[in-house]
Amino acid sequence: MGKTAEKIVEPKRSLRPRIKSDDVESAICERIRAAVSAGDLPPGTKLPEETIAESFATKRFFVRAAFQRLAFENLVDLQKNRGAFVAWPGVKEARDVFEARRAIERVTTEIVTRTILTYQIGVLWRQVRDQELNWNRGNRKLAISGISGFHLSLAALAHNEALTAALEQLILRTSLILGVYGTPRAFATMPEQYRLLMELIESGQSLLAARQIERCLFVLEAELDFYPPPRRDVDLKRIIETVG
Amino acid sequence: MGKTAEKIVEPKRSLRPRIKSDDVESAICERIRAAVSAGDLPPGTKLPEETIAESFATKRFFVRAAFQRLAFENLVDLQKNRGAFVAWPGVKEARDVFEARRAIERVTTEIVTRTILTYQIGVLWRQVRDQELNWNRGNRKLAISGISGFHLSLAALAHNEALTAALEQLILRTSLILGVYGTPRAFATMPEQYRLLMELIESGQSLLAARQIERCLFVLEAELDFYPPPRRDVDLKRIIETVG
DNA sequence: TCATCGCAGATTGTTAACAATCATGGAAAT
DNA sequence: ATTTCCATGATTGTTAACAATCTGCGATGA
Repeated sequence: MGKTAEKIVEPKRSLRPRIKSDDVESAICERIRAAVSAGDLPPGTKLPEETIAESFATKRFFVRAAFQRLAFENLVDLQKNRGAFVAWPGVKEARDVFEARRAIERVTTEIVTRTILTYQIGVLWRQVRDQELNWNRGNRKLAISGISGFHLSLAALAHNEALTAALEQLILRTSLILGVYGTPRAFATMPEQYRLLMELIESGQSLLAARQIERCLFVLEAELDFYPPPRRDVDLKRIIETVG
Repeated sequence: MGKTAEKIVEPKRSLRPRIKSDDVESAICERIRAAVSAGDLPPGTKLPEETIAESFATKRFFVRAAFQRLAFENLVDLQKNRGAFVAWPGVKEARDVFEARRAIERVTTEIVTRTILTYQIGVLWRQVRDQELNWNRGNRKLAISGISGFHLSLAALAHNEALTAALEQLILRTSLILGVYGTPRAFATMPEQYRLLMELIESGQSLLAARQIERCLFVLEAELDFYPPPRRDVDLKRIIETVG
């Protein structure tokens, strides 16, 4: 039984990351995630392997690996023999994502409200106010991706990697959903909602804060328009190669 | 701008799966997931590409793709130039996973309790009783993976793909956690807990049912032993090639 | 005896060539 | 004018060979 018995190795976990990082593959993923988050990559956009490979001065091999990761995250639609496309979430998927976000953020917000430190409250407040400014100045894409950043920062304070990782994916999918079904008016009453949320967190009312972040998500979902107009083409190369 | 402008394609979503399926890659993933769920693949086991490739009569190419998926699900630890290993969850990760499961299953259970149909209650009851039988007959591995199946069946009735997918991964990670830190006594009082859960679901008490499934998870987590003895070697080929 | 070094052998990482499939555009027919 | 069909180019899927790295073992020396 020489070849078939596999040894247990000692867990050198602390030294190496679970997935190899600091490589081109991750860079591609990050770039595409950023573009999705910013609303620059509309759902349905085709992502040709060769184009992306040239943009990163690398080979198709690594682009394919990146696409697979993004497909796991439901950001990219891999179609056999046809290639990779930015995912186009359906109505049911949109509702599922919002419901899942409420389930997770409710919990993280409750935890965070009970454990947050004073200086961290300041950081969150600044994020909220910055996005309000961005919005009022007409910089709407920036404001939207900024709010995603706020949700992520908030959740990260719960110090639970499983919840944070799941939420990160859901937030990116939300960006796609907003790209398809979002309306300008969806954000009209949001600043008020977020300020209220921050006040509840600041005063330590964890249950009310949990309810309030649910409310934020409810309000956003309620303003979606499920009969959106068709969308225009996109200059993929410019988007991918533009340094943020 | 002939080459750089990418077209938006119409969403043929309903026809094709988001990731190509019915292929060797998925088969490999399923097989390894099943082995992990059954507790047959202890954390730390090395998974050589060539060995798996031979078992499935395929090439390394597809095995690597499968490993990437499993790494994404935190079931496999990909180490550069060293290969793939069954993931070895740490203590913090274990606690995070349980907390995340409570957050998700609390919600799904509440939804299910309000929407479940009569015949579906029967199916769940049978699952609970079957695992109780398995346990009492000494078929413990089967009982444990059966309970995982129960949690999954229950959550699936909430009809939320985002939550179900996230939970599926968390449940598999729980199998790994039990493999490392699990103790025999962890399941002593479980049958009683699950019967109580089913009674609450049956009587439509959604809030209490939600609390009860949290309790199930609390009880399980509380009985973990974070100073486990070292574990023995494993015959990988036998496990992978054995038809369940 | 023990530790260190270095050399195969084994395993994984990467590449480029080839095969398979699809998309585009034009010719022919109705 | 419209539709159908086919050829051709473009894109993706797969393979096998090669390069890089690690692991284990034995030789060497203290």
